[in-house]
Amino acid sequence: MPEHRICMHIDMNAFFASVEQQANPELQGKPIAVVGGGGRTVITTSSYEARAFGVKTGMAKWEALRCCPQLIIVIGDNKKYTYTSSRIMEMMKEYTPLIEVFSIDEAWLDVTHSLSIFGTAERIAYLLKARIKESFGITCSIGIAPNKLLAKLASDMQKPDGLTVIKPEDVERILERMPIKELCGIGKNMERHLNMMSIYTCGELGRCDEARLTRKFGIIGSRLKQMGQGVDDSPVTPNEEDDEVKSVGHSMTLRQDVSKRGDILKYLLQLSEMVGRRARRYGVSGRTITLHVRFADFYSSFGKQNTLKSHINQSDEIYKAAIAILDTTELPQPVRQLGVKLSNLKYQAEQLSLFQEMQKKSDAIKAMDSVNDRFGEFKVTFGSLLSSEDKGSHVISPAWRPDGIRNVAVK
DNA sequence: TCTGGGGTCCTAGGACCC
DNA sequence: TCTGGGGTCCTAGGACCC
Repeated sequence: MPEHRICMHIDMNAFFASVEQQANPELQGKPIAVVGGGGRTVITTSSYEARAFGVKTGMAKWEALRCCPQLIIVIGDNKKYTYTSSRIMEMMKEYTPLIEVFSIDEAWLDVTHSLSIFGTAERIAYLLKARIKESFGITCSIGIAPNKLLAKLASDMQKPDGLTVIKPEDVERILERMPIKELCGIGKNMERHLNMMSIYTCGELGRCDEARLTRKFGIIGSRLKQMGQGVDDSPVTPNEEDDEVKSVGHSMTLRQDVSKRGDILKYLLQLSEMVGRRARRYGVSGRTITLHVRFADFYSSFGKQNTLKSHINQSDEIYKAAIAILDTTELPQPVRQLGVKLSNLKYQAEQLSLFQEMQKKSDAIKAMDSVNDRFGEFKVTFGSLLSSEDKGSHVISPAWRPDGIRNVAVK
């Protein structure tokens, strides 16, 4: 039995793009980029061939095409990614039950107690890489380390198709010159603040006076110092156990900025339906509705929320609540993006409606939901319809978990 | 033809109650 | 007719992740 934990972090390389290349041999070896539908969209993932031209995640589509005119644009397909991800995660479960799915293409494994069966962590990593490559044609980068923080750092050190091991005795040397922003949890802003304190590397962060960090950052100051030292006691927590979603929301960037109330309401209705339907599928209802508006200048926006007396999850109630918030607001500019979110959630057992008409309404909604489940989103609505080009982007996000409650793929 | 969409957690300040 | 403190709930906004 080793005297420290052995954690593994697995990160699929260019996941969505790899899945697409695997599904369509004509795309193999070529620069491709996966995007959402809709007009104003950005690159979600690109193949390594495309990255060689400077194509990056988050770039506007036109910008990516400027970098790489022969770039092949593929509209993302959730179902493919969700399916592939689930099967890969199942494969990982053969090596340990301790798996924490972090996103659709990333997971941590605690293999401390698997070594008596499989030998070494490196061997598990090689087996998994080979099997994932063989079954799905996808490469991954794996990091092995004494904790989750370092395993994630390690998996980032060699891409694509890498395997990096950080042994306890190597931690100090590796962190000494490692830029702080490489640590998961230190983003752009934290980096900027730490840089202002003349802290650039993990080594410097780990040696920093804790009181100085606490004065500046409050409670997370001591956590930051630990991160700089590569200390992380957080366990690998399998997701199913306590994975209750806290909010359900959808947003969309409109194809064109809009000012007319009627236009805004159409989008709000659609968003409310998307939120309501997903909430009902999860069996949750919520008391707090948030309306999010981003204006034409991109930089100004607001989120306004309202908490109701009772929990709701029916689309028209969500819609009404969203309108009520909208009506408390002056819109100083045309609207670029709208979002509707339901939070303050309650998980409900299937309950009988108390009144006949409530029952009818609820049955009608179930019927619509089942038609939508079979034939795709937005075929059946009870309100004004948007033109088909206006359905917004087909939502795809690597942050979705394949099996978890965050999976919004159409079944 | 600029700049997506899905989440989580944290904090500060105000309302309200005892 | 001036002044407490603790607790809970709520809102707005920001940082972080993929």
